[in-house]
Amino acid sequence: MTQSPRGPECSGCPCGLAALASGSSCPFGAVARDKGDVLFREGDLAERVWFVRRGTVMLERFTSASGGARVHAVRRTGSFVGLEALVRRGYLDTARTAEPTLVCGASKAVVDHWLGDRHTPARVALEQVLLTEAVEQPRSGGPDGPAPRRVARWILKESLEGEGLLLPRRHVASLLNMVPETFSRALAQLVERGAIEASRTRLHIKDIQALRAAADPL
Amino acid sequence: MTQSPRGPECSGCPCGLAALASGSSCPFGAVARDKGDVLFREGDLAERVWFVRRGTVMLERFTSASGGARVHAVRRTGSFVGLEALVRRGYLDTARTAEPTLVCGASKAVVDHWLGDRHTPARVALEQVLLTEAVEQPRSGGPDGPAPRRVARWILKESLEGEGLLLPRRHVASLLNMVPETFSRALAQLVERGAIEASRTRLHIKDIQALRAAADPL
DNA sequence: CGGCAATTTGAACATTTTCAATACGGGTGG
DNA sequence: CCACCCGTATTGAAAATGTTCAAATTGCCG
Repeated sequence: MTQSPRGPECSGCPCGLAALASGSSCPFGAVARDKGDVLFREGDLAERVWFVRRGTVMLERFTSASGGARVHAVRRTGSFVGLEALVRRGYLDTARTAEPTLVCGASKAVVDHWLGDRHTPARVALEQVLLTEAVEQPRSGGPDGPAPRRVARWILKESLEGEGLLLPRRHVASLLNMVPETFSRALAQLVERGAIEASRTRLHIKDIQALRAAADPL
Repeated sequence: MTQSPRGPECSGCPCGLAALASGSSCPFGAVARDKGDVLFREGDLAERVWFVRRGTVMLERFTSASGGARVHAVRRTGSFVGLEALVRRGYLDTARTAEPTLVCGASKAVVDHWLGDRHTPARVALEQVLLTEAVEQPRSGGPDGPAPRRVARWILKESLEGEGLLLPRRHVASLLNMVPETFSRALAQLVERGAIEASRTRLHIKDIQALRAAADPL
């Protein structure tokens, strides 16, 4: 936890440069982390934003299936980590260093202030992008459970937000990383279980209990 | 291509609000698009940024495998589309409306000006996030080709950027959506083909030609 | 009402996961 | 410096899952 002075070291960092250009000082304090250290955990109250000064950080997320956490992204030198703190209450991922890494951290409040007026176009755009990212599930593929489960999860998720609108099935299948045939079969299976009703063009949740059961591995 | 006046309609839009708050006017002009219309195509010169005012836009990307384009994300009301224009020369995806959609567009130059000073912290953060997003490959799963191919692509990609550093294999496997066993077998197969050399802890490209061949479906 | 394209279904085939057992490799303590 | 240990990576064989290809069905739209 070594707080480093914001000197010339920051002149190679976009944050430091921005701070310089805007006349403010960089709000981030540098900290050295060992391999395997955890910056924050998925679900924790998002209170701090990090910037990878030099090194590598892995982003892990629990998948309802297969119990364990899966790393779904890595962030290298020059990336922010935990920016979701700006738009969410909790962290989306667990961040763990993959090697000895120098990270700069700052509290949410400080970063908030550093970013300036909340209605600035740049800031609006930033938060918009972060929100979009937050909604996206991490890429889910094979090991995230069999097709019917992924489909069940997708229906659940859709019914919450956007709802109503249904893309052509072919595209939905694509989103879920499967061929249309597999998607079709998965739907058929969910219908069989009584979880949903499905015509060729419409989709309706019949028994949300059953649907949840199909979505969760338990 | 109906240019709508920036009146009360924009009062529900974060862009409009930002413009209002910052005393500027919103640089975006509203356009109605029919279902299936294409906003821009993957690889096209990224000259325009869009905002989804109301509706749905699908983002498709070609996968070297399986020939066709796969939709890998959808953007709904209130999302930017094509923001990569700010940090790249070409579009990353093809954007196609999934229903009749009202989008607001503006040229890169205009947006650039709208976002203000390029060294503003908020803007630095924004571009940083966009860059990170640009590097990430869309989620790749089953239909993107067999495991050895995905592994070959990953090695190719890694050798370009970060290089050197190798996460524990278990994590790499996770990134590629496969169990460690499959990853291991895929590596073994690439070794067999003479594309790479691999000890349990190191990895070395032996024949980049062969590796490329393994990565591409051709 | 007819034609077209998307979806569904079926059966064979390919790939991946699983589970279990083995082989490494690095780190530790002598 | 070497032997021992432990966790990670590899390998094998069987089972589950997904893909492919082809054909039949359905719904939409003109």
